[in-house]
Amino acid sequence: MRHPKVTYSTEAAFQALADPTRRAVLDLLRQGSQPAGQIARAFPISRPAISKHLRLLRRAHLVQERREGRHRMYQLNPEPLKAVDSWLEHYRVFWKANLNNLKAFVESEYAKETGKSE
Amino acid sequence: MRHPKVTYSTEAAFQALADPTRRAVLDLLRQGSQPAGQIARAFPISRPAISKHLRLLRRAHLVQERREGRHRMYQLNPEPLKAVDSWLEHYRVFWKANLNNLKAFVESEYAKETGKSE
DNA sequence: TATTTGTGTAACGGTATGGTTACGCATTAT
DNA sequence: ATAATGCGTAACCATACCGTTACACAAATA
Repeated sequence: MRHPKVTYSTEAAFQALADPTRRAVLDLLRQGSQPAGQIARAFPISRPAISKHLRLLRRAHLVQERREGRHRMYQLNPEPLKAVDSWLEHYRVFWKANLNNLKAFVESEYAKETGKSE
Repeated sequence: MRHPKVTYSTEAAFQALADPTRRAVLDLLRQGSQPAGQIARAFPISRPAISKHLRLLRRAHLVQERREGRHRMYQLNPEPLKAVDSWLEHYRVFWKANLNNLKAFVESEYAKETGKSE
């Protein structure tokens, strides 16, 4: 198949996103691919520490690595985030519900103030 | 203020979502508030284990607890998920980009097959 | 009052995280 | 050939996580 449908583990994605440094790495890669060293230089922690974060991100398929000379270019792969997004989808309705509740509350308060029964 | 704008730690939310059991607890609470014991009975692990997951969820403000007789009712609070959602927002554009690339690819393949130059 | 029920916490153990320094190994530059 | 650069991995450490069993304690029930 030319366009195989790949499903990534939601588990690995959520787990990878748990660490703020890893999220920051992803945020960085939104601006474009970068070699590992350059990524590391953007953070106050050691290069091996970043290397390990990159390994986790690779494991979660959130980044793709390709060798380019003596560099390892890292590229963002947003695909697994879709799973996260669709998990969240179920909750969006609640935000709307809360907004509706707030609206109802405000309106009932208003009704009180103006003395209207309903 | 009657409706203070509360900002929760994105950090705690992402961290809480890292565990599949905790996500499942949230999924369960979408159906309505439940006492701790009933939540625990829905899982194959011990009650204290669930109790600790609930503590983490509380810490992340993803659930609210209120005492009701000898029960502790847990209610979903989707609020902190907004932060997760807005982090994700930055990545949605990439999915669309990928879809566009796919579309462009398919169209160019089609063009080849039909011999059309564009 | 004595007991059962519902729930959190303490203490403990195994494993994963997240960081560090030391090292190994390609690849490029001298 | 030798040195420098870029990067992953190994070994190690401290701390957090996730589970367990034992316990404490308030609220409902007998």
